[in-house]
Amino acid sequence: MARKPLTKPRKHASQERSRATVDALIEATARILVREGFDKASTNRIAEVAGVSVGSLYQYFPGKDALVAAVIERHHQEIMQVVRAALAEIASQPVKKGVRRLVAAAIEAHRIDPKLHRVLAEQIPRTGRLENVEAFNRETYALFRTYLEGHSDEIRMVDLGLAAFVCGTSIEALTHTAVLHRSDMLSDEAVGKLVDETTRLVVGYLQ
Amino acid sequence: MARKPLTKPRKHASQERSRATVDALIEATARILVREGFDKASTNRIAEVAGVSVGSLYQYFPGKDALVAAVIERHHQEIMQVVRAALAEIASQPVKKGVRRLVAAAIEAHRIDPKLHRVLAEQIPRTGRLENVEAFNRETYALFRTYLEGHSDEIRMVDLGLAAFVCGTSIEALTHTAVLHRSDMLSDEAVGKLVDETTRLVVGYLQ
DNA sequence: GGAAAATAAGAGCCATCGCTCACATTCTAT
DNA sequence: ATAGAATGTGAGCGATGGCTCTTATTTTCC
Repeated sequence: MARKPLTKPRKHASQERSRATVDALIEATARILVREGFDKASTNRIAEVAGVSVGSLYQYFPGKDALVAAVIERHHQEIMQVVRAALAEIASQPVKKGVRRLVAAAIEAHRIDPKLHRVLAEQIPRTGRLENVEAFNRETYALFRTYLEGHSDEIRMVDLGLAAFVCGTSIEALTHTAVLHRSDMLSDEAVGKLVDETTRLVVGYLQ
Repeated sequence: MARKPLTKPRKHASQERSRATVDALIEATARILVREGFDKASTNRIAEVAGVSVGSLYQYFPGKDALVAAVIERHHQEIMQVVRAALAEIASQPVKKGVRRLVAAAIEAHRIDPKLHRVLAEQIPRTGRLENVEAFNRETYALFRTYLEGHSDEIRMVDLGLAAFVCGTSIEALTHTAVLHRSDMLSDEAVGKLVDETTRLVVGYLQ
């Protein structure tokens, strides 16, 4: 069988020009998702907004899904940076203070790009190659569990995996819902209240 | 202007035959969503699976969205029946017992048709006419808040709206995630543990 | 300077999808 | 029995979308 050098290289960029093209495509995808919604994000439109041709698009991405996946990946990296930083910071802090800081970080993370976060959560079908959204949550759980292990003397529970699941899921759900669906909870005062309540919920549960 | 009797009547069914058609269409939509996923649910395919022609489909539904909306509606009615029953039952029970019963009901509700629930949660773009998924949650919150108001003497908090938000969001997130993404938590034993923990989380927070 | 590799362009193929419409069949009521 | 309403049929139109392929331009390297 002969090779297919023409269609195959749909992969890496090496020159600077092409890296710019790749960036423009990802950025355009994100913009369209936010401004026009998922079903307007056709490959033709993405290329158009990126100021690039469809042909170029398919040089670097095997299809539409890959573009969306790249946007998700980028967004999750940003979020995880905030979360990891917070977890590192609280490693040696007592539970009450640590959880409080973590809740604040969760809100901060959701505020990085709420509109994009919302589209990703509500409009992207989690199917096929896009179902690894959970994998990202697993990392958070694992990290938080490690934190709990280092503070097991402050905690009444035995099953720290379960504890991490309960706390992690609650914190994520509360901050996610508040930031994305309750604009009435976004004043500084209301956010403070939310942090208070969530912290109380979690700390009360752990101790 | 002349009337357009041909295209207009796309609405109600009166004979029994047509009611069967409508049911078959909704049922077919649900089946396809579960077995093949959202993007396979084209109007042609739905009609085919329902054993009906596309033309008939458009006699009763203005479009694909309406079909999906009907499936969502039916599913939510089933869920709300369980939730409302539980809330009615606990109305005069103390918080600890009541919350426990409510958590069990939430799990029960998610178990009615987990596969469909998952598809609805993960694959249906919440856009346009389909964004009223939240309205359904609001009812639960309102009902739960009413319960809390009747037991305010057992509760430390002042802002019962906020309390209902925190508790409702947590219960929903925990039961949803456990049933749909943690098959390891579905043994009788694990479910019991989950109910215990969720109840403790919420009751500890309220009191 | 020039060949070859890398990158970009974009017209257009092909498949699919939502939906219509002209027509066929069945039901209801007189 | 039969008119007319209700219901059912399905080929196919128009639009759109994903993606390919040929051709053009730019960059690299000698």
